Amino acid sequence: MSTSRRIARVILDSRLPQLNRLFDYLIPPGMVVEPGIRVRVPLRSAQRLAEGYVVECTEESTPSGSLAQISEVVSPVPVMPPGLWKVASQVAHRSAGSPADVLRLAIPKRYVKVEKSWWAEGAVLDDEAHTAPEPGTQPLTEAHEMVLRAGSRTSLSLPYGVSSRGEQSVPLSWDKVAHLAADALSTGVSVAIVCPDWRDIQWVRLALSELVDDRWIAELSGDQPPASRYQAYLRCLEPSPVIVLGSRHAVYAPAHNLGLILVVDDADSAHREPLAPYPHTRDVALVRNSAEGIAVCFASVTPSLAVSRWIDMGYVDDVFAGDVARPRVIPTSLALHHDSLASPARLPSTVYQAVKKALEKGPVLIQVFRSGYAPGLSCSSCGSRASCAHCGGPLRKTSANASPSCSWCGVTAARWSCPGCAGVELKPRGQAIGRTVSDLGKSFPSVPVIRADGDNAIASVPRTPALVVATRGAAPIVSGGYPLVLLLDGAAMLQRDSLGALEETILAWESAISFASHDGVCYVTDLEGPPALALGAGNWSTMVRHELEQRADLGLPPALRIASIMGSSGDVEKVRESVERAVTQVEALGPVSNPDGGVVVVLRFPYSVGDQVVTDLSASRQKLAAGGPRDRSSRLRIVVDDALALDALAGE
DNA sequence: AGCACGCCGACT
DNA sequence: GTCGGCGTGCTC
Repeated sequence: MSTSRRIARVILDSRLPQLNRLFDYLIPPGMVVEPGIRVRVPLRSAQRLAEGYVVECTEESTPSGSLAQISEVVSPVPVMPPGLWKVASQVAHRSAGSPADVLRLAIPKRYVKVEKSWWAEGAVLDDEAHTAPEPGTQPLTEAHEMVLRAGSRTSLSLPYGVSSRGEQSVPLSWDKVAHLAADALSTGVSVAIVCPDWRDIQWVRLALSELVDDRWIAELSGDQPPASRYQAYLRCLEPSPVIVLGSRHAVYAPAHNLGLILVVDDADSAHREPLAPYPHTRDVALVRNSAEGIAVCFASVTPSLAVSRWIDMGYVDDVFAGDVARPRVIPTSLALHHDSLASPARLPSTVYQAVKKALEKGPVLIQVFRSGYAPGLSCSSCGSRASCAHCGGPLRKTSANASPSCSWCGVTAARWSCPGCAGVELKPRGQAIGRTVSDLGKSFPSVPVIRADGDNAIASVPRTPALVVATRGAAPIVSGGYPLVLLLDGAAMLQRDSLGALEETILAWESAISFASHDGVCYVTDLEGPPALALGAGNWSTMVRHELEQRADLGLPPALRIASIMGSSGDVEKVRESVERAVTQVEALGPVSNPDGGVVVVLRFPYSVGDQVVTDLSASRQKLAAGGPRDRSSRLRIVVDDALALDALAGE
């Protein structure tokens, strides 16, 4: 009898910060345990069982102390391979959160039926004779070679325009993404394509289906049925290359020989994970870049603020990918100064005529921003801003005939009267999108109006005359692209009081422009100055640099790092005190009270002390959690490096 | 989270 | 004298 015993180090699948460390368990003789598998283990005197993943197995030759035994192997599939553990712990550390929380984002819910049939089909993980796709016959382009270089970080510009394949049309940018992925696959590596939302995924899928057989594709998106999601995850674990196509969770995919992570439109807010510990796709990709040497490529029509900064710093290489033919973009204020606004739709008559002419060729896209961004109401006699009598929030009208209501608390102000002049009439402030659109509809009575927004999603429209009114990010495509795109009310979006305003607006505009045909034209109303020039020229680098310099001057991210702490004021204060005591170069902003009853404090600190700050944040959160049970509403939330967290402080 | 251990008030 | 309150503290 040998005295040595086999030990498994296990990370528990628990939301409790106190339990987020490794626990040692004995592996009972005869039990087959390997790193990555899910096990059930006793916790606290065998009274209850917890589940977790085996991080590593060790042999202990000199037994010391008594250890509990693993109760059961939940599944023999190593769903958390060592690489994923490394990534999860680094991402957790960076975001002052728990590895178990990150693993919950990365590993889909187990689906027993799917797993059993997959296992039975002989998807043996150590199969030596694994297959690989046909190697490509064409040499890689220089750009693709740069993007695929091991360990590289690149930025790739995607083209404008839409292919002309009828129902099968896709934006050319997704065509390009698909080609890059197929090229990578042909060199024998796996690729993860991480898209902001399902529309992008569908388009890439469509473009990919013409290049690559289905068995090389695994779709891993958030709103997919759990069975197929788990199926796709299991496909990633097979020892053959695969193109993983999905939403932000796909960035963790433990694919075989992963050679490239392609982050599409990293400026899109959908890349910010809404669940703890709130990591951003961009940051996860870079963790994998440094931990696993995987090439990362940020692909979008225009680089984001973060990527622009990295290019300037030399941290990311800007890859020149050839032609960037952009449709003509005309800010009406620059080109049409002396135009009359007397056209039936309150548009410059040149634009009105252009719409009329374009409608002969096909549909016209009109992009509007969300109704919440629409200008509010003001008193028609004295012009002062109309605000809610209950909470002081701005009043707005959801439709032309609706009573005004508060956009913060939702209370309807049926009998509003102005506190200043006692007037009772309200008028819209600035340009009213709804009115412009309905006027446009009236001006072209024979043309159907198609509405596309979040609730009413439309993927594509036929190439027939129509006014397609879409909120940002919801525009349908049309084969060959729109002959005309109208971008309304840009200034309102750009001048929003948010650190995301510039980036989100650029993304919304450039995406809409990329839906136009190459010989099409885009008009932008209500926009002047540098943004109008930049939009007209299709060159945002001056504005983006200026924004970055301004933020550096003001000490705002990304020049500095931030962490926001939300929760009950007592808890938040304790955490703030602890961090301020531990790290001197931390400045606390706030506290500001939250709509949900708690408070927010934002810590601001230089990159050089980032590691100390997140270490202390984790430590003080653990100390707090050990203090006893707390109700779910006042649970502490720590979000690291989300610039939008500063919006909560604005106006205070 | 659970569930222990632990040190002060009213009951057979 | 004991039963039990739930205030800290730990979980391999």
